[in-house]
Amino acid sequence: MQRRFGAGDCNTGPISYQPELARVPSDMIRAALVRRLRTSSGISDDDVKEIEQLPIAVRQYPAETPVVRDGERATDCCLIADGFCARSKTIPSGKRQILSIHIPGEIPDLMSLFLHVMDHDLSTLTPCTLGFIRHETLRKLHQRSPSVAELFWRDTLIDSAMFREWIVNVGQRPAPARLAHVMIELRERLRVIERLDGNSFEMPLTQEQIGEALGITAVHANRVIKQLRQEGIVELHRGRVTVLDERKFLELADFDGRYLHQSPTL
DNA sequence: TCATTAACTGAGG
DNA sequence: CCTCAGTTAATGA
Repeated sequence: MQRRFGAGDCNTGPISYQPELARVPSDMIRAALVRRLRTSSGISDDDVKEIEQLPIAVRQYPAETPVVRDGERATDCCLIADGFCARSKTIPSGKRQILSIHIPGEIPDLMSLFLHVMDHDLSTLTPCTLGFIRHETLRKLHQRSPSVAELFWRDTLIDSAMFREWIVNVGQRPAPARLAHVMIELRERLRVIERLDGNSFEMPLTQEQIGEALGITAVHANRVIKQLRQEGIVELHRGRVTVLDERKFLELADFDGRYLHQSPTL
């Protein structure tokens, strides 16, 4: 079993990766965040201005690199500009459970603003461009703008709704349905940030990572992917999902997107 | 390194 | 007896 970073490794593990500063303009990075908030909550022009003025430090990370680790005290929240991240926990045997997958425009560790010591790992799945916003900055923004605070509050509640669905998925669905469900959830979230391409979308995870998300081995993940392809439901090739039969796909996944709360409640 | 597949094994319905 | 899934190992991209 390959050892990964984890809570026990804070002082004994390899030296953390030192991220490079990126030259990517941080304006672009805010766009996906604003689009997401607009979709889930609606957002006023004033709030958009607040977000556009947030100071953000942008850095590049390679794939499979820790951003904040279990047990660490976070001082910043991390906004994904590009690439995919995951939150996970690793047990002493070295096995890792992926708890959620995160896409550009999301702030996976927003809760660290109030829960200071991390109770899980946040790491990159693919090479990522990440923007860091100081806790202090966000706290001041919360005080200045209750409506932005409300947006983030709601975002965090949707996050926990996604965890509930994830538990049902891993705990109760057969493996092919688990994979289909994760795929459709990902698709619906990518839709919001305008990253769908016809009947295909990105899912740039290795089969090892897919296994860790679904609670199965990489070999079994491969079998399940093959099965869905042979049944003419979906194809997963080079990090891209192509839907072959939408009706079968939805039926298999047992997907009901209500938990994503993508229409603003007024 | 990652993906693919076969062969074998055992649990459980 | 059948399906699902873990293990091991070989091989290909």
